[in-house]
Amino acid sequence: MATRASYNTRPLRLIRETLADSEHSHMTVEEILSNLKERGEKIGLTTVYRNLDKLCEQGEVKKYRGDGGYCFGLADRCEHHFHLRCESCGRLLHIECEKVQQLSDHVSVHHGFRVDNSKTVLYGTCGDCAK
Amino acid sequence: MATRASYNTRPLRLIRETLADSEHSHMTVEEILSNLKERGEKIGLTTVYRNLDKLCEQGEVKKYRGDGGYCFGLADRCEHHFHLRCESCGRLLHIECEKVQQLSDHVSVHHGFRVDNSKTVLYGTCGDCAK
DNA sequence: TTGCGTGCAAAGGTTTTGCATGGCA
DNA sequence: TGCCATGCAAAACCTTTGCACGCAA
Repeated sequence: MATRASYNTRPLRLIRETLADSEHSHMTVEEILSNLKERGEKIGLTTVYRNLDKLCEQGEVKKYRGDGGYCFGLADRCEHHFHLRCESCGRLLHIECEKVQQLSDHVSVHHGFRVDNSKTVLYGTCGDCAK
Repeated sequence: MATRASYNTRPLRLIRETLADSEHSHMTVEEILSNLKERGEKIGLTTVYRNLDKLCEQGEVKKYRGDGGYCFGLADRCEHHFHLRCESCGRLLHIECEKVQQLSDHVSVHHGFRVDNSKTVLYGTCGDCAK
């Protein structure tokens, strides 16, 4: 099984750049497109999806479920933590905390379920919105 | 702000029954419909969505994100635990464990984020699929 | 030159909306 | 009887697929 050839194209570079530059480190396809548009770059919707798929297969990018769509982010930013999604403001926050890993380990050992930290999202209400 | 009137209709009763009878306690809209069909009952797709929305607003039902769609389940079954979704077989499992509550409490106290246990789903691989 | 990548248009699947009719209280 | 609920059809969304053309190596 030979590795398939792969080209370093303009859209691929732009998508990587956009994800790397993003503040919140997770973006919807729509956000990626409008971000590029602001910079005067234009690429097709289909191309974005296909490049993101490819990056996901390679493990460079992670795909998350959001409300009515997916979010994408660079995988290396999210190896060892969970994400928190605030249901009030919709933001996706990161939490780096050894307790999280402890829970993963516990679930793995005692419940026979291997948790993928980087894909898991805790839902709730963030501090700002709780006020 | 007066409470809006609400009727106890056949579709509403059927949907509640179906969710209450379901083994896995979470169903997609499609599953609800085919389940009813097997019992010889027929209600419209739109009606299912609208009743589920209403039940969610009242807090009687919880809505979960799944791949390419939503799952619904009775809220009172899921007050105090997380869910695990196996990405291999797609099943939604329950986990009742004090460690989970401990993590929620920790995140709430130390990270200022109030976790909604019943809406949160941990992603990973279940024991059966890991073999 | 080769064959992967692109982008448009169209298809697919799920959820929502509009509107006339039906049914609960 | 007065509203709310229903269900069909159509629209709205997000994502995927088909296909001819473009471009990286």
